[in-house]
Amino acid sequence: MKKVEELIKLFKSKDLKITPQRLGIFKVLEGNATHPSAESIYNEIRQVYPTISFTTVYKTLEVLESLGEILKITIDAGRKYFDPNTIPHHHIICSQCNMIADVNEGLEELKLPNEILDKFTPSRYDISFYGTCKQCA
Amino acid sequence: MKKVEELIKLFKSKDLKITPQRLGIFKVLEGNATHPSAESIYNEIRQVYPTISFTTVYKTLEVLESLGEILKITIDAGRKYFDPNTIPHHHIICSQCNMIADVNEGLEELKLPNEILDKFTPSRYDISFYGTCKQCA
DNA sequence: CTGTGTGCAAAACGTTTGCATGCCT
DNA sequence: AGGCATGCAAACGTTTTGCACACAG
Repeated sequence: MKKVEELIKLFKSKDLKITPQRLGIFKVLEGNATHPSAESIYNEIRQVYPTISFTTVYKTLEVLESLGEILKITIDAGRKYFDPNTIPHHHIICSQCNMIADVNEGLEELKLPNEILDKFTPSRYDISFYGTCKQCA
Repeated sequence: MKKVEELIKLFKSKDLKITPQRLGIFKVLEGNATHPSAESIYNEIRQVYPTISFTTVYKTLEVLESLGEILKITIDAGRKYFDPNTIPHHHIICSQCNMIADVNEGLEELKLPNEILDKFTPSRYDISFYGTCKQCA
């Protein structure tokens, strides 16, 4: 995701309005590597903007996603997580506390077997590592 | 997942009852590589056992999962999929029709960077490839 | 006969939508 | 002033739960 300043320019250039709610969401997401859910974003913003609604959070996340500024990540069924880091990367999830950390390097390009390449044209892949984090060990 | 015959023995050995409903679910899952959702399992069984309920499907899937006979797989938030193939493997998902196919081979062991190994003890990983299948291309 | 399994209905959960009002530009 | 954004409440799709009845062992 771009920096807040750039994001404001981007929104204005697309005739999207800058509201205090949206600004709050931008700030929560900027540089956020915790992979927050809609609920945790909502809870965080409510501390500075107590009247914001879930609807606004969801709608703004939708706008940001459609602009390619954030990604939805699927770690567990039943809840969506959002990632402002749009550079391709992978994740490791603690099986105890569900903390999600980024995995950015050390991964060579994967080659799929011909059996698969006969039936699919792959475009990208996500790896989810599971394990136990230091705190939980 | 074990074969139905073995599954029956396993259930009996744990004092779990064999009912026609459970048997129907076993049969739908046996050798099933389509990664069905609870709903598609339910629809399939209803053709031979029209009075079965969603509740029973979910509860039986829960029992099978707790016995380690099936795995829940997370492909999209909002719906759970079940996989009777409990041997570690990966998946490729068609972005158009959402078909899910297994990826069993051609993948070397992945090494994580030290930056991650300092903070986590990894136990396993799942790769989700995304692409377009032949039919949709 | 006993207790686990079933199935209905309702609740729970996260997310989405319709609509009237608000406010950014 | 105009139109997009907000926020309430209700709808939604999926999964879970409480409870009375049924049936496998």
